[in-house]
Amino acid sequence: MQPEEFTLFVHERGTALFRDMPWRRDTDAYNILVSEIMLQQTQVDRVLPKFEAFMARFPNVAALASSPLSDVLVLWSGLGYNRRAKFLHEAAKMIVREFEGELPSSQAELTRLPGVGVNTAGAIVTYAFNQPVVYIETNVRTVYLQHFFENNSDVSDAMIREKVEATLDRNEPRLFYWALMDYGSWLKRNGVKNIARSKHYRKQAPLEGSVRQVRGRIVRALTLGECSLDALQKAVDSGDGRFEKAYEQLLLERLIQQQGEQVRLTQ
DNA sequence: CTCCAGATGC
DNA sequence: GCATCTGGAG
Repeated sequence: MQPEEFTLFVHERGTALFRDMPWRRDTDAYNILVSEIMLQQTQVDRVLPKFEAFMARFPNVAALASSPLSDVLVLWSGLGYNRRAKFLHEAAKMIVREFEGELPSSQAELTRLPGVGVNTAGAIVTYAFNQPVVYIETNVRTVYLQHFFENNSDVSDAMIREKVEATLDRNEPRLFYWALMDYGSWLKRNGVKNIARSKHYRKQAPLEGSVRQVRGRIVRALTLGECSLDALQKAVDSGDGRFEKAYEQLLLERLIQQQGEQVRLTQ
């Protein structure tokens, strides 16, 4: 398939498979930032209710920046990777402090925000500002592996990037990437499992028995309110050393804090 | 068991 | 480079 032909094909798939989402109805930069952080390694269906609740509670950058972290963590609990909540909270404060309350519109500037890497910055620039930039994530990989590297393995992002550059619709980048998301997601739901042919694929460690499992339980327990270290340990310690590791991590990352024997989510 | 609109820290 | 961070759905 020629590049122009592929671009048209993606648009056609996007029209047929379009998914309505709140951050597509309103592409305000703050909406896009929140949704993109939530969508890191997390399915759309799980993000939707959390996004609505988050926006109702923190409707703009200033509201988020001036709220205590503990409020953000309470709302985030259940979504997973709760350190993203802290990154987002810090990003909001940085936007207020260094960018006069407005999200920067360049990929490089966005990358300075905590929790925003080159790919999330690319997504923000695409969806919030409709600028033609190349970025790679799992749906992009699935689509391009399917159409340009059907018989290859160990395909690097650099190889995929080359194809995206050749086929990206620079007149309608936002629509084009929406189409890639919807088509890639559709391929996966319909049995295309090619992501392991990406050079950057890493098999994920099981959650059961992991430190991160206990870590999540600690944060969830503390969303009910502060408590003594002893009570916390009784509630979630699995007795195999995982509690101590998870607890130390959370202290170091400052998601939780300890005063005397009392433990609580960071204010 | 697998996967997910990845980033960070080492 | 590699391990770690979450939790739910299929």
